[in-house]
Amino acid sequence: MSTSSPATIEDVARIAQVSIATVSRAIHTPEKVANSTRLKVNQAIAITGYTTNAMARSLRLGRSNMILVVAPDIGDPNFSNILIGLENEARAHGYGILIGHTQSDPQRGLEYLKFLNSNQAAGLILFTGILPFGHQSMTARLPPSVGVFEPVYNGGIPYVGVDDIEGARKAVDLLIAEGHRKIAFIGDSRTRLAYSRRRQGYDEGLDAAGVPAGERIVIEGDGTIESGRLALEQLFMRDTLPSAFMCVNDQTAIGVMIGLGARGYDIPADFSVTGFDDVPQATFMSPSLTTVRQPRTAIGKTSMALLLELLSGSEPPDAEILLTPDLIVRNSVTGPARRFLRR
Amino acid sequence: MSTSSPATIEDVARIAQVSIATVSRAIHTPEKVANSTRLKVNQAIAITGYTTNAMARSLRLGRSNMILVVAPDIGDPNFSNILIGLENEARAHGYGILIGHTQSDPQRGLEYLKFLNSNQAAGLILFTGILPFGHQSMTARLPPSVGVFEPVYNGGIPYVGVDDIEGARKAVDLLIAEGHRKIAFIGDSRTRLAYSRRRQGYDEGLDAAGVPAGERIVIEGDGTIESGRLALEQLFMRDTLPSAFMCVNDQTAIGVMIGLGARGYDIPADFSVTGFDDVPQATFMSPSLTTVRQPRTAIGKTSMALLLELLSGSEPPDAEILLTPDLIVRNSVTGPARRFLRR
DNA sequence: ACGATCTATGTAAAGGTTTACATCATGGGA
DNA sequence: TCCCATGATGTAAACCTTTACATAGATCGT
Repeated sequence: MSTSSPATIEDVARIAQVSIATVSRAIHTPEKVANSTRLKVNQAIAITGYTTNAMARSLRLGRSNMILVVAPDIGDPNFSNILIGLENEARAHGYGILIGHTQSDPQRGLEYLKFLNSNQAAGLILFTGILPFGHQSMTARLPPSVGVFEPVYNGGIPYVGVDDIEGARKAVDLLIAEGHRKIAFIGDSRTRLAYSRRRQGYDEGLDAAGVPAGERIVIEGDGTIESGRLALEQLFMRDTLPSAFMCVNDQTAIGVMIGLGARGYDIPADFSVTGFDDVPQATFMSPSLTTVRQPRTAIGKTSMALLLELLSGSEPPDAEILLTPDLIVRNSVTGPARRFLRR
Repeated sequence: MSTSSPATIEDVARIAQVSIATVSRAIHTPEKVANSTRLKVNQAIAITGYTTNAMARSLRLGRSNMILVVAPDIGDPNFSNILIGLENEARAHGYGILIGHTQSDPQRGLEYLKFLNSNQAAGLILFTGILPFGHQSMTARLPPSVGVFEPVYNGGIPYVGVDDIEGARKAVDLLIAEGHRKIAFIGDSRTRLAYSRRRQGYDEGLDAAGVPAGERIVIEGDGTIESGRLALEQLFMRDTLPSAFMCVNDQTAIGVMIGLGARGYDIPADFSVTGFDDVPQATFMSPSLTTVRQPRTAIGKTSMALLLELLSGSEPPDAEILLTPDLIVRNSVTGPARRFLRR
């Protein structure tokens, strides 16, 4: 009980008067053990306070009960909420999660690769779109892995993300429903998957509303606040103003709102704005931002569930699993200002 | 090289034509190995791509290279920034970090205790002020541990926090310097250590400025936004208004600002407000909040450094290590409104 | 009543590492 | 020249578990 070192399976076996093999079986495959024996073993376990030594178990089994989660930046609030989902799901299945962040430093990526090679993790969850292991990525022997948010550019790794098309569609549908016809899409880089998908949602929504392609306004940027402000300036220069701005993400939307504020316009009286992501500050801005929420906890839970499935031997069901995001209606959207109404 | 299973120490030994003992020594105690041999071993390691199997090593050594970090809520942005400091420091010393959150559920706490007992973690970092292990906490055999933010109420566990007195002093000194004399302290629970210390900083500052104790206003609450609003209402009812509100944390400050805004006052023209913590939204409010910043990354780094020291056998140098916080001056403070100036 | 089948349990090997102890060669001091 | 100290290396045990295989007793069908 109060020996200095923790009880081993042998202590249990001695007290229960059985062999260590039987103890192990009583724990992991109870149906293979006689009822009476199982009882004795359980009592002995209670007496000794025995817990299986995870190191020894992992060594014997050749795999650990840890999942490595690698993100570019663990300080990101997006990340921490997903972490909750990941952790809950992992814990529920007897796995622990180990976290790492690369800060985009390939050297650090390599350390994690060594980590994986030393069998310390049974699976891998990757937040970066690219394998953060430098030039070794190609030859790397990876454990079962899943990506989060973005597909991993190495092939064969399934990922869990959000249905960008559907999310964007919800935003544009709201704007249409409020009466907007002239809606600008402020994007980031055309090469990003999220861009093309959200843009697709935008186009589909306008198609459905019968807004001809010629009346659509699309601007590219880089997804930052500054880029949103710049896009706005461009539009003012061109003198082709929309009545609403649908932004590829919240950062861009914030930039647009700052720009409009600086020019003395009121949101939503003069212009409506929507974002995508639902970053924490979306609530605290004035006006608060109508945006599409990433179901972060659910993404975490789903990713981990998928990984655990992979670990238990099943084939990846699909290259991608997309969760449906909700539109969070706040105060940055109303009907179009009078000057935009059809004459 | 491209065998299906990772190389073991034996593979290296065979190629280097030495015994596995020598390989182990070449890695961990190179000075005990002849130069020529070490060279051969290193080459063999390079050829095989060998990495020590951490499971086997931990099993043999009786301790792992993982640190368990337990927080009540890993979604908390406060937490994620500290995590960066923790992770960097740990990684630099060959440790990985494992994270867990209790959600204040004692059952979950117990799981982590089992985890610790199964030798899966060499050390423990605790964010909660209390040991989250239910009634077993008393008898629990814990590995070397350190607390973060708050002392752990079990004794013997050192902690790393912030110098609350000093931080509060900086805030009150700014208000004094701006000309305020009538400064209210809006606190949370008197039982909290942070409360009493920040309050102490407040008192010391006013002492130094020669403001008599009779002219000080102190209100208690529970540290939430709502509590800040309520405190304000109380003051309006009493009709003993200060010219500035020094709040025990940012949440309270936000509540006060909301209340003042609702009553039509302008900050900082009519009243000045300060907070403590520097939560992310402090930047985005209008006006942005002048507050005392918790040096989060540094707290993480320091805690981990302390834990690693403990792990290497040294005695805890001190029961507490306090970091000095900085005052972040933003727009919620100016000189007192004219009606408060000395007549 | 006897062999075959089944069930419960034990024995021992294996997993990869570290390290106390043993061995052996080398070199220096007497 | 011999002995001993020193330094380099090897041998084997230990860490704790899981599980294939062996064993033994019980049950069943004929």
